[in-house]
Amino acid sequence: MPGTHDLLFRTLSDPTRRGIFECLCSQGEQTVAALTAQAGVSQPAVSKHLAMLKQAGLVRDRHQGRQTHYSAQLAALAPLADWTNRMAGYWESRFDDLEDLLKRMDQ
Amino acid sequence: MPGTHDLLFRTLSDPTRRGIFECLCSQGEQTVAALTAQAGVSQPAVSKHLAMLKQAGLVRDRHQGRQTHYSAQLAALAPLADWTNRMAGYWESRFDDLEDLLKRMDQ
DNA sequence: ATAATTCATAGCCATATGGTTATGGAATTC
DNA sequence: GAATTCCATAACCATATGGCTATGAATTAT
Repeated sequence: MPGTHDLLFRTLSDPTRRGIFECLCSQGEQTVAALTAQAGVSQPAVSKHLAMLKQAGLVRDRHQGRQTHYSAQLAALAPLADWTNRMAGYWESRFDDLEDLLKRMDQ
Repeated sequence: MPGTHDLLFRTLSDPTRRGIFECLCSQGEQTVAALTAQAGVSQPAVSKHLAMLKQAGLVRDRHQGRQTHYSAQLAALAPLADWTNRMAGYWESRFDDLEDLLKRMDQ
């Protein structure tokens, strides 16, 4: 699915949103209030970012009483790593082609 | 620099722009006309995307006569890989902490 | 019961974004 | 040198985006 990459890159492109995700990665599960305290924007803004992160599969939510706990879903980053590797792979393969070409020319 | 990540994610978040970059990665150096043929948008749009990719360090341009050749700068993806690894690192370190905690509890 | 807390949604607004057409400058070609 | 090609920039437009305040639903505390 190419749409997966779109959603991932798009979701991580906003600094505030990425900050929230980093916060969840580095400090583990957090409530909305705790995240809001560090985000530097209003609570509704944080909730919207969390909704987007959730839609991208980057976070999971767990409801407990009147508070919602969010946690990072690291596995969702896999397509990003795959994409990077694919770009690097293209590079190498073109390099191999060049090498191959040079070999042929050498004969 | 945290701004580096911002620029990178932001630049790669647009599908058309990412498509152009992928094109350069997979097929090597290309002229603006060649890229425009595959991009599905107008030539000025392609030029604008290329300017942004260049500003993010993701591409290099080489002027030859009246045409400009662009090529991917794979090294610019390094911060992206670093960021991903850092997120994974947080995960592992929290896991280690948990492991450590369990060990202590076990005693 | 009533009040207070926690979060999500709704509605609004300013700005950013990506696209288009029009234009112009520089380099080839005729 | 006139015409053409290649690309970048300018000007403009519709929409998307991220922020805010206001509000409401659900839960907990008084």
